[in-house]
Amino acid sequence: MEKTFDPAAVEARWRDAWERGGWFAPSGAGRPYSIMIPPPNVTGTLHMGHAFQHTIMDALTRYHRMLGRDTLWQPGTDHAGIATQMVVERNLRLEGSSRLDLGREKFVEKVWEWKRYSGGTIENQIRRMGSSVDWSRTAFTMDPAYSRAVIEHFVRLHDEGLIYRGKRLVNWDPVLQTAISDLEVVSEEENGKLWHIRYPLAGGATWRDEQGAVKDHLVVATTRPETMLGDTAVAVHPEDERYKHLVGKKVLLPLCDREIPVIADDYVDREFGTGCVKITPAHDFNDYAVGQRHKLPLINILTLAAAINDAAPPAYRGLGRFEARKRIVADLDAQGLLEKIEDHKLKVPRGDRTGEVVEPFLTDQWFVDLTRKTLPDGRPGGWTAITEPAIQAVEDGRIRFVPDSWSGTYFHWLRNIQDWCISRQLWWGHRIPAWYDGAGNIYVGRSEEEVRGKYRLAGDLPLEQDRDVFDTWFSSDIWPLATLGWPEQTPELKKFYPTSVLVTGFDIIFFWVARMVMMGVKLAGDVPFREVYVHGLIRDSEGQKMSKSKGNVLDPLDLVDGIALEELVRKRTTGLMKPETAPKIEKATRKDYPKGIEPVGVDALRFTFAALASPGRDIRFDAGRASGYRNFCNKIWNASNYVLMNCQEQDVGLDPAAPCTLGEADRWIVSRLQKLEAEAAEHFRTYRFDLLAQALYQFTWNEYCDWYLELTKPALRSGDAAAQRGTRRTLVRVLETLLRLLHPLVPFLTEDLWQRLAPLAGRSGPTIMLQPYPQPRDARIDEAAEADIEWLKGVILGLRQIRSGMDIAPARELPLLVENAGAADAERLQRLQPFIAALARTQPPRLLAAGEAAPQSATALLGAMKLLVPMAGLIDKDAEKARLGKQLARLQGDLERNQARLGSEKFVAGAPPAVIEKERARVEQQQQDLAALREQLARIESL
RNA sequence: GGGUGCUUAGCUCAGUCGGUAGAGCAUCGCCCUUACAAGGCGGGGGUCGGCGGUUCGAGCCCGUCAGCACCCA
Repeated sequence: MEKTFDPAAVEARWRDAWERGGWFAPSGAGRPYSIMIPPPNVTGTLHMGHAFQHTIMDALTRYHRMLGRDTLWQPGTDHAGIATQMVVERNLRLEGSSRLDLGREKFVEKVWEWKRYSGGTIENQIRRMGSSVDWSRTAFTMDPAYSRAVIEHFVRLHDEGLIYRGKRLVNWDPVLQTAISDLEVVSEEENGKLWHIRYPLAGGATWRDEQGAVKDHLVVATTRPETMLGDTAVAVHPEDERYKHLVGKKVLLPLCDREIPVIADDYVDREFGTGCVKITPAHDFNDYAVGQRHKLPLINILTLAAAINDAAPPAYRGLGRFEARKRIVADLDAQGLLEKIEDHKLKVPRGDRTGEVVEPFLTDQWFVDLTRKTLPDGRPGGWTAITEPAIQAVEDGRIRFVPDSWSGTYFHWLRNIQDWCISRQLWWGHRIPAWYDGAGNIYVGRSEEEVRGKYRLAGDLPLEQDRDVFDTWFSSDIWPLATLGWPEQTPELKKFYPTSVLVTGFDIIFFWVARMVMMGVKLAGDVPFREVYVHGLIRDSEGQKMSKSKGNVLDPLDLVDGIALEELVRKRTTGLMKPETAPKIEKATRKDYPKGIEPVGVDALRFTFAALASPGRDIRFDAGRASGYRNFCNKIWNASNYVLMNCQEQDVGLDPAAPCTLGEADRWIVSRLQKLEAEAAEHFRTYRFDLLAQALYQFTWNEYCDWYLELTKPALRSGDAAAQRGTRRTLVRVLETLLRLLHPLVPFLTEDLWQRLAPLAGRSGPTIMLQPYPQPRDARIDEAAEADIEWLKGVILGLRQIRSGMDIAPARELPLLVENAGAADAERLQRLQPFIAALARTQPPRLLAAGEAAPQSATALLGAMKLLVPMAGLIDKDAEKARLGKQLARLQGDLERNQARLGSEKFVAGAPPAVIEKERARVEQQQQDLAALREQLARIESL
């Protein structure tokens, strides 16, 4: 066996073998267990979030597969409409071409080309991480079968009246020139201005303000002066005494020469600005609502690219919106209509893809109704048919969020939901199955042919299909259904739907989780998953979100394989949206990773993710943690090496007829193992991967390696044949079991070692993947053995402390005297003597008789028993004094605190008897120890 | 403005039922001891964000303030 664990070699041995074995696919036997991968962008690459999420899904999948469940982890990718189209458009720009140059058909062909070129990247990365997805079922949201399901989805909802087309204000990204949903808009506070503009009263009318001054105008305050070209009213609050008398009058809209009414509406905030608000129904969501209430006309003054259109006065036509703003403010100023300009902070809505200011824009779009209780024709509306059932699914526990607190977020969003704009003015995506005739009538169906039949249209009536495509989320919302074959009632759909658990980030609870619930319940009549495990975001070591533009991204495979500093710098600084940030990123990278990144391997990285996966918490990724777990993997490797060295070609107790005795250490480790197995099951059940990792780590390193392996050394050297056989058998079987316990988190290493070890444990099979996950057996719990070893550890620890405190060389054998040993101590000293001798390097202990004077010694206490190491020639008096003094001081403090507590009447009166008793016993022990230490100190000082 | 979460060792984080605070990393000392120096053995390090309350007893429960993060408007 190689001296150290070499992850790359081990991974290479198993990656393909597993897949070739067909072991990732459902076995066809057992209760179904299924997980849907949240489909990554087909043209994307694996990032830390994916690697983390996939680690959790794979652990769950491997665990349930080992439990004998019929396990499916369904893989696939998403076509990611806007994101992908943007990438391809950027590539075209670099070639000096554009989407419009190519035309739709050629452009879409280009996108498919790009998909074919880069589409395999992420899947191969997923393979490298050891993810046991069923590749034979891999799906893509633009597959023909999937596309049919998307169309079916739309047509069914449409035919039930739950989808409508309407001219509505939507969020418009003027760069992409498409509508986007409210979820795709991010509003951040920015510095802006508040312009105060005079709107003269029509016909030269005047009024007196509160101070009695005569005025011939109103002053409106606005953050977007350019939209005044589309104003159709000025609004004041109905109870605003300042303006009440002006309601119903008219003002003359500057620059436009148009009279618009003064209206009263309690939407107006009297405190804001002047209390007069310009109303632009076609360019503001609130104004739109006011406009509807007052039946105001809508005047759209912008083009698709957010330039001023021909509805505006000629002076401004064709100007971009920001240019128009400058011009309008200047013109108002020139006319003396600009009263003042204030600095003002405001929330600016920007498209999450382009970062451009989004325009509320009046266009024809398709919507899913999620808000109406009843349709005009009496059928159930979207609220009743879609939204409410999705709320109920979580309320009544058919779906459980882990951690549960996320259900609050879910409820809040659904209860305040708006209709969902699902059409996008893109070319990459599922084209909307709606056809128009020359008169503008709309026909919806699965195909043009079906439409002609369904609506009894003449065969020669010219029809044109809608040019728009669906929002990507309107296809991924049926991911659990469509991947399993819906709308066909396939055997897979029957078996694996509802899926067992969805593993996802909180950032897409709205985008995806809620929508899958809505559509699953609506279309399949049942929830898409039973549980939703919501994990945190992976951040960098400073707690910053990882992003390409910040230059702090880590490629999980760079942690796996390692990367030189120069290569890392190059990766982080190429292809930046803002190349000018490169020097800063380079500097930070050189500071954070002066030596590049050391390879840790897949197993260690996975274990790190698991260990950091505390519920409801973001993860600051700490590379130090990962290398710590690489060491852990190496520890397992070396422990296995020890076991193999001692057991290969030896009698490991496979023959049931051969006599086989288990010593204290064997029974102890087996007992501890049962408790670990019980813990592991509990942690899987509650999704506590952090506690699972901790428990496995602690057992492996601090119990199995640090103690058990050491304890087997004397047993293998000196025991009789039956005892040696028992020890070897325990060594092998505990390790073999441990490998199975670890396998869901650490798949490669455990497979590689298991292959070598399994025969010695009497197990066989092609892979550890299909071996049973270890289950605890109460009959193997042995409290007596555990107590023995606890006592033994106490003895050894005390002796080691003396050795270390006295600076005695490890190899030097210590004489050992024992004072005040009780019967139980004496018996254990006798029985466990070989262990003490081996681990503490002591000569056989001699028990002092009662009253026998002890020589000057260094001391360790264990209960009433005193371990004495005679000082002659070994021990420095001052060092032992200092050591005892330190112990004494600490004990003294503890004792005083505890005595004070026992002395308190309140405590004695109020605390339960058991607690008081425990406290009394503790104080007693401490008093005893204190007395012993004092006596010992005095003895040494008297020298 | 409303909501959620967080604040524990130098760093990253656990802490179940309220009963003397733990891990990894880092750090200090000794050691190449026959599985492992990616290691072994031993040690040091904490006002559990502040204040108040409930309780015999609070890291944990309640209130309040502060700071940080995120979500919604």
